[in-house]
Amino acid sequence: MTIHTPSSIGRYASKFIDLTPEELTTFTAAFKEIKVKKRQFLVQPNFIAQHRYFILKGALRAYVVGEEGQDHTIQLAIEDWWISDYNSYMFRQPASMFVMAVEDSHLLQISFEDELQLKATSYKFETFFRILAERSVAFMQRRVITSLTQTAEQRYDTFVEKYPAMVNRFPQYVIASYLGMTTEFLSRIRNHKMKG
Amino acid sequence: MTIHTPSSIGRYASKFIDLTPEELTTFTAAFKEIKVKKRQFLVQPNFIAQHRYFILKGALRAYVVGEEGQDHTIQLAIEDWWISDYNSYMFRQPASMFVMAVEDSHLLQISFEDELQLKATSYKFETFFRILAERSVAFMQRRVITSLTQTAEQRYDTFVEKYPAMVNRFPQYVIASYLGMTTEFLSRIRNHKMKG
DNA sequence: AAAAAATGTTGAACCAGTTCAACATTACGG
DNA sequence: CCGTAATGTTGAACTGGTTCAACATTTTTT
Repeated sequence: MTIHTPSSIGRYASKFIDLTPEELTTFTAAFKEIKVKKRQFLVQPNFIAQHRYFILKGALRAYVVGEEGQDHTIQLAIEDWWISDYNSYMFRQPASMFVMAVEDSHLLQISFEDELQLKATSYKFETFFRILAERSVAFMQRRVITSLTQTAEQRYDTFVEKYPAMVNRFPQYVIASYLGMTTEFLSRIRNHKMKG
Repeated sequence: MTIHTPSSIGRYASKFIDLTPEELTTFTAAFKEIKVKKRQFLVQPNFIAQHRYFILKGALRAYVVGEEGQDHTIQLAIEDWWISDYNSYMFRQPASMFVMAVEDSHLLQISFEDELQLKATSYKFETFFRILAERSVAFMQRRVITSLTQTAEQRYDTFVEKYPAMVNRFPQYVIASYLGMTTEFLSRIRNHKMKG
């Protein structure tokens, strides 16, 4: 028995909008539960991202591969976060990212069409997705600010402070590529700290 | 007579949502026309940003001031763009940015309360602001990607290519701080190009 | 039209972070 | 529990971009 499927996303949505029991049912019905194995891909470059994903359990990353073949992590996600290539998903463009499971994960997915449907069904659902987008804007703005204003070590410290739950869920090289530095340099930052 | 006040923002909104003449009137009525002089501030750190601004004519920038007193430009805006400290405006938090006019400018402002009102009035307005936020997400995601994957020179080239209209509207040091490099280095990039 | 303020340029020293290569450790499937 | 793949560490040379300082040019103000 899956205890949390309806309640988890329902509880999440209820943080932002007030739903009647019927609305709650309609809302949760739009999502499909899926399980993915570690290293499985959900989105790949040049294909259109068909879904956005809500993480019930697990960890995922979105990344682009640069000219010289190095990964650049654009987004990290664990429980209660959303992930996709949003430019691809929202504007029906070919994706530029991979979205990959970093752990075996348990997700809820919603398709672009079902999301449209939901938004057409009720005002409140439209509001919900507006709020999601606004929160993303605020989040990314913070990321732009830290990337412009902080050194590599400060960015790492900020990351540990703001997202302590993520630090132990992702390999070092993923965190390094998220923070815009090399694995080697992050290794040095960390070992440097242990001495003092 | 101000020819473009209602039509400009109305034309803009009509790109995304279909409005009846009455809705159009309600929508445009929520905005107030203002003029600002070069170097005038619209948002300042520690105060809550009360408005978001649509640029009818002019150029503005949003920036944070780092520990050592250097500017870091977070956003640039010319005609048909929006600007504010969105984290402050949307979530009623103290701003971390300055928003300043770079030219004498002609703007439409909407207050947080009037925007709420508008969103409560009609579904379509809710949709409009959702789309605005989604476009911001896609825009900022592109910025994060270029900042992680490109060198200083490539970032400048990309900027010139994507936003040619902005290049001549902002002083060099503003563009440099937007692209995450020093004025001196951007000067060298530009002069290097003129020979090479 | 002169003075002042803002913006842009150049050289030379410097440094935060990268690169490359070799090795160490941990995790994991069979 | 062994072997292999994935992840992490360390040193040493290197480089893309910064810093600082002095000067040049453009724009704005009076």
